[in-house]
Amino acid sequence: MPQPSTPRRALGRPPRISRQEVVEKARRIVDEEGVGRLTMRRLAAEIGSTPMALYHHVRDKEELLVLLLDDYAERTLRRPEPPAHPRERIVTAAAAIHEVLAACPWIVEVLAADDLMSRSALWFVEQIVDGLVACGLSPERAVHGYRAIWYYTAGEIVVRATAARRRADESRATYRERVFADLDPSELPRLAQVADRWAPLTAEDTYLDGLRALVDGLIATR
Amino acid sequence: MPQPSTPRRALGRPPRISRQEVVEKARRIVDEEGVGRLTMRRLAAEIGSTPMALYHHVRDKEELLVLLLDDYAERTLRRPEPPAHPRERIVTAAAAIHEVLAACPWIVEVLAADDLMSRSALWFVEQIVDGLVACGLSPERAVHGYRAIWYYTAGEIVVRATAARRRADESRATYRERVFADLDPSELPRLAQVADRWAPLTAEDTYLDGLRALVDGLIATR
DNA sequence: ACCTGAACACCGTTCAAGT
DNA sequence: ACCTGAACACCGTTCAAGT
Repeated sequence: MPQPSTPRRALGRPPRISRQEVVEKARRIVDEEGVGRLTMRRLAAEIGSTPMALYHHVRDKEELLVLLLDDYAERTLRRPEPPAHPRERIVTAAAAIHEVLAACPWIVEVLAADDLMSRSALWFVEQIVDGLVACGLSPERAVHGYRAIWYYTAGEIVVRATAARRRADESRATYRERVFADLDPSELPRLAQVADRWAPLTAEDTYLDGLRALVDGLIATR
Repeated sequence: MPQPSTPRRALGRPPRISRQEVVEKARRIVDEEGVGRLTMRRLAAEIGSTPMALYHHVRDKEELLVLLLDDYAERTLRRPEPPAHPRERIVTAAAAIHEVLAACPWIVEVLAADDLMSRSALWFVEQIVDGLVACGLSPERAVHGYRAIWYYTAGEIVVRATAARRRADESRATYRERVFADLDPSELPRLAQVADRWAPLTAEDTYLDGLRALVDGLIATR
């Protein structure tokens, strides 16, 4: 997936389309019409070529999506001035990744990515791992701590994005309401107590609160 | 999605297949061949009917998947004896949900579910919210705390399931390795330091550690 | 009310051939 | 080396008709 360091143009027919053009056009389709509209056939048509020509520049659709995420991260991730306090460095780096990812919901399809191993995201991972070490964790526990933060962040985005997609479909949104409507207060008293506030409460953006709690818990000496 | 409380059989042609049969056969296909093999056409063939007959019992494929998750949760979630200490009650309930979901990776396609609002999961949500209240949080903050735990849990499962899927494809697993191989130690010292231990470190199951850290952070009076 | 058949409007990818 | 055309083996869903 990383561009080969030597472009080494081999002999033979000169290429008419480039990997870069493929990614760029794919990005335009995704931005303008959503990731659901990105098909190899559609992309080929946009480029003015055939579906099979694409397979000379990306190995398959999954690689195309990963390239798209790399490209997006590279263009939008901006490194913040790292705060002096390591705890804040961790929070700031995680929040920066979260902000960028949350702004592009199509990401969910790719997020699957083991650890968001985009080159451009590595600096943020470094900030988090280093911040945890500076807080007294061993390098091993710091890596585990980074993973926990990544789980929390990826989960927030996946859950939120899907909830938003569901909400768009009016007829489906009522399921939760029905379940909450006939809750048995003697069996589930707490849920009954908050039942009518559930929707607004879960609509609030509490990513940062949860992140701070998690980071606090991770660095607390136990 | 909940069965109507009155079955009220209307007049007309008697049904040859039931919603329950549809879900059961779908479950068998998923268990034996994976969620990727579950198609409306395949399912209809298994039942000995036509694809369109299914649409009389489920509104579309997405509803079928949600029904499948409900069914799975109902059959496998077993309520643990709640520990006396509220902190442990939270951890135990979350771990129980996590254990069940982690054991069925196909869930990822559905996990999207806003809050896992399966009826059978509500008891676990109650345990978590109630435990947080018992630890001194307001009901509102307790709901937010539950959400954070759910983000963390869902994220862990999604990330792990996708990583496993990728690992199955040998040729793709090398990307991370390549990125780590030519890491610049002066720019990313911490990552360079743990680079060769990254794979085993991230393969470890640290769900419980992260969960405990998150819960600690959530209930810490600040 | 429930089910069927045929069709619509698509997919990603392989294969064999052309330049 | 790069691109094309045709085909393979599928999808989910709608529509009109049958019982």
